[in-house]
Amino acid sequence: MKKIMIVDDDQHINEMLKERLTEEGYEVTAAYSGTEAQMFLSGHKPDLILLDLMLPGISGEELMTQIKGVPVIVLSAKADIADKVGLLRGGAADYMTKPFAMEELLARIDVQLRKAEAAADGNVLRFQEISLDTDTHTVVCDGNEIRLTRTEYAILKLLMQKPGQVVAKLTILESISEDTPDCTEDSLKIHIHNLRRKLKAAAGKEYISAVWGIGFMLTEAS
Amino acid sequence: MKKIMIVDDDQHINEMLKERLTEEGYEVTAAYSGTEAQMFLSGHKPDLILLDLMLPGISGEELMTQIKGVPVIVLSAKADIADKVGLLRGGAADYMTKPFAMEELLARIDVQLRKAEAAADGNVLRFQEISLDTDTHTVVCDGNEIRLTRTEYAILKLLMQKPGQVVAKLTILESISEDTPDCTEDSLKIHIHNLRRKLKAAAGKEYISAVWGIGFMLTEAS
DNA sequence: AAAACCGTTAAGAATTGGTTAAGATATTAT
DNA sequence: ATAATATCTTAACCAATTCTTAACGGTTTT
Repeated sequence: MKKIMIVDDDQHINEMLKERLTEEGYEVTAAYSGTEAQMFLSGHKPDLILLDLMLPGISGEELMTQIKGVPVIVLSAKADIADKVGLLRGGAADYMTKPFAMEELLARIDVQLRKAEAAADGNVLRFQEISLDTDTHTVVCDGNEIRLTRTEYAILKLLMQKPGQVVAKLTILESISEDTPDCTEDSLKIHIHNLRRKLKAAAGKEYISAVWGIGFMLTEAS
Repeated sequence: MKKIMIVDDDQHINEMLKERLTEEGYEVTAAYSGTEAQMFLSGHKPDLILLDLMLPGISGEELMTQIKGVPVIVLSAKADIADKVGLLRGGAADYMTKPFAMEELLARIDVQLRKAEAAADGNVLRFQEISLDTDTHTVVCDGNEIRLTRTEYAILKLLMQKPGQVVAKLTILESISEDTPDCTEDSLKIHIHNLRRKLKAAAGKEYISAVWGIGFMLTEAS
């Protein structure tokens, strides 16, 4: 369930938004001042923030500079949003001028949430003690960083995308055929072997098990 | 005057959009197929693209992968946008499902154009002692200004946009292919070499590290 | 028992990264 | 327009890493 925070000093708007967003299945937190929002944010991290610019306490603009990693949709009167470009450069993901259509706001919330999801995605895959970062192409196992070759990395990534499921040998070969077109079942055998060796050196554990005649998988069981 | 390109095979929608957007003061180009759009884009660069997914010729998805540096708003039937997250990850800036309200589309176009403007505007990328000013095309490292060639600048900018993340060699080649279409992995090697040399001359430090078989990155660690 | 599959080992082949230098191309100045 | 300069590409080389091949023993299936 996605968490949305509303920051607006207008009690009427605030409550209306909260009601509707709750109906839509969001978990809603309301704040009526900049300082109140700041306090809440120091201990929580919502998935999206609806922010009015004209606030008692800390201003919306100032609050926005402190918010990192959470999309902000600015809700404000037309007069307050003179510099829309500056607003977006200042970190706003989107903005709407009051009065606004509820349906449009819902659509924009949807876009921003999905966008955040897409951005957060594909960063770190985890399986037990193994974590694989697709940004930095690094693999850490039980605290130790492991140096993997391109092919080993590709194989482990494939397996970690379907933990506990068998990945067919042919699937693996196809998937890495761009990098290593000559890879056969013979050489795949070796890559699996080297992967096992490196993982075991890091964690002292077996992760990859073979499924006879089919392929390989990460085993859920110890 | 902002230039908008419409890519939709539905003649009715296409003309209606063109009429309304022209009224709004945009300069509008219409294309009725993926291939037509591709041809136009090879010689022109609009400020925003409205893209239908179901297209004769090249599909919208495929076209999107080729579009760089121009915000794309996907316009498509609900059924065609099953994977919204994938869509946004694939590079779409926003999407709307048909049928849509014209006013809402205009608002979203406005947001994307302003956002692009804000992004293109003068900002300075920083990484440790390096700062790269996209306005003046200057790079300062540890207090010393560095003269970079166009290609070197483009590469460093790419790396600095994702500090600590691997940038694939192919990504780099694609991204600088506009300026230097003949650049291969062989020549990329040299540009990286020259970049390293200049950075080291300025700060006496190594910044760029290679990820074997993948690409290059700016290393967070010293 | 024979055939197919998996695990391991070792060695040679192929790829990649870093470097240097020379030739080709584009840009700028005269 | 021509010359001078800067930039880019190609080629060659070495070192390091990675990939594939081949062989052998053990296990599972037919």
